[in-house]
Amino acid sequence: MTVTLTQGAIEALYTGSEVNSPVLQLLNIRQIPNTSGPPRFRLMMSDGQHSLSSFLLATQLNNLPEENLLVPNCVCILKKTITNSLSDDRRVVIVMDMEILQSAEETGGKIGNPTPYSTGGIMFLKCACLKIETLIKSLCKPLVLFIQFAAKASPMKASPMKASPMKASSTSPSSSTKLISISHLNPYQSKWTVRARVSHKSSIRTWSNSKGEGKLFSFDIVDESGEIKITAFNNEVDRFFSLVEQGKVYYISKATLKVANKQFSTLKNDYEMTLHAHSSVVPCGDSQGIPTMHCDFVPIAELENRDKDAIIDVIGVCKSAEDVSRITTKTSREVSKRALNLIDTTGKVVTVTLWGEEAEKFDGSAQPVVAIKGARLSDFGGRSLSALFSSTIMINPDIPEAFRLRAWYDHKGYAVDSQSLTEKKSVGSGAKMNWKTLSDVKNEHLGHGEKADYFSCVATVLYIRKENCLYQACPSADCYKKLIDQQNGFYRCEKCNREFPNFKYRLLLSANLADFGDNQWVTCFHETAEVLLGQSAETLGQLRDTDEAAFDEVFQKANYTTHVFKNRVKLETYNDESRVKVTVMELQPVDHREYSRRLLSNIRKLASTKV
DNA sequence: CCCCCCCC
Repeated sequence: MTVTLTQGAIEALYTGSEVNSPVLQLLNIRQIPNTSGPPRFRLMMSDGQHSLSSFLLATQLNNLPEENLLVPNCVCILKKTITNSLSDDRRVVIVMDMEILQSAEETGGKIGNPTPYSTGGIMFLKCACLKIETLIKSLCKPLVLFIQFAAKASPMKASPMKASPMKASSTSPSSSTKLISISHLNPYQSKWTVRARVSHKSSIRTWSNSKGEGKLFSFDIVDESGEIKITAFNNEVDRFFSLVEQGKVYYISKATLKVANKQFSTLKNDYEMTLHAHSSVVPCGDSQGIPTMHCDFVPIAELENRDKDAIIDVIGVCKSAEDVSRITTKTSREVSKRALNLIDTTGKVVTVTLWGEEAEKFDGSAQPVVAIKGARLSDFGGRSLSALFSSTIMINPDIPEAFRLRAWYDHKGYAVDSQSLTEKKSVGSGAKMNWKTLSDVKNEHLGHGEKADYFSCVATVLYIRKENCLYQACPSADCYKKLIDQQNGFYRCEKCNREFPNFKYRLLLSANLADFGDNQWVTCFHETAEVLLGQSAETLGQLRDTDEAAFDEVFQKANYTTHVFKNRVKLETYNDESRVKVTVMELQPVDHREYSRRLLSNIRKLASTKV
């Protein structure tokens, strides 16, 4: 077989232009060191003209390198890719689906004389590398990765050593029983085998009641015809719990069918299965033709229009998460809970509560993409979501929606003026709304007490000081100390007592805000400053050094914008001189109806005092 | 043979 590489495909993939199933040669492959989750492979591909090493293999294709099918010099067809832009315009091409057209042996060496594809200015290289690492880290962190794409990469075709898919599917474990589909199962036939994918698996639960005690776990399976719930008790828990993995395909036979109790299941099947001593569950290596989990993600903004108690699928970036906590239910049971705030490209945020083990093991520190299949919509705090026992929670799943969200969030989503559908009702904290006008702040002597005061106001930005708004901060996590430039290419952090070759930019803004009665200087730290300016500190740092006009424009654009500012105010004394210092804790868009209502009430108040 | 879906 002779293959022709698709010339120009490297550039097209990198720039995100249309290119249909390009044929490329693999020049190099290496595993990226990562601490958790499945291995992650980085590829260097060539189109004969250019080579590029910014390819990442989606983890559902890991069997290709792991079975030594994807080795240097083999020729592949990329059937599905996603080009992700990093915030500095560097890109990563994620290979979602590929097939090997010609083995390395058949190809016999490097095709052509490709030169490394030049991906732009050297200036951004350092931070680009950092960004790629962050992206890889986030991609490498899937805690649960059971969504399997119909990865139709058939390594079998490229390698005569492997069994063909046809052979694999006909080799069922008990040849005496017929392979049938889930929709044809009924309690009156016992000689059958189904081949299906586990779409959901519960943890082990114990019970104790008047009838006895025991343990059980259940899982749901799907095939092209339907779905069914399977429960295993006691001995069967020991036999099958660790064998059954979410997302994998199994042959299942000799289980008992009984009428499903619809009260406890939302699955579309009149029956359910129970495993017993003679039941068989055997992994099936070939998942061809078995559907994968299907999610109908509802945009977060759209949740406002859905009914209470609706079961929905949601995906968003976990912008923030509470610490895990223990609560006692009405029936005096103790349970762990953790609330996450998810944001999507609609710019809306919704709070979703995880329970039990899911709450305990969740780590939101890297702001992962979280997808939940089958969450329940509640009207608490307006609109919020709760995970159920039947919900499937996926962290950084390898699906296009997740890649799109990751790119959007890292690019600009982190800085959007987001609005939550779930109203916070925390008492006594800074989140409580204590509405004031700017003249109230002076008249009521806010901040003069022992403790700081907190207030919210609607105000318009009149001016932002550009001078000294950025500083070079310590690059270590959670240390934001200003670094001392040693003028030798190294920066010193007094707090960490270390020198670094790099730094991260942090923002510290002074802004003058005005409302209809007064004006006030306020300080915005990094996070609120990024929201106010609509740019990351990193981008601003680059602009300041490379494009003064663009840098100025960022500030111009922020002028005369109006927001809800949640502030902390405290009297501070330097050199015997006291003045109130106002710090912006949070920025939110203005709810105009609420604003008109309060404006009117303020006008009435002003009118009555004047009389 | 379980069947808990919780809290503010």
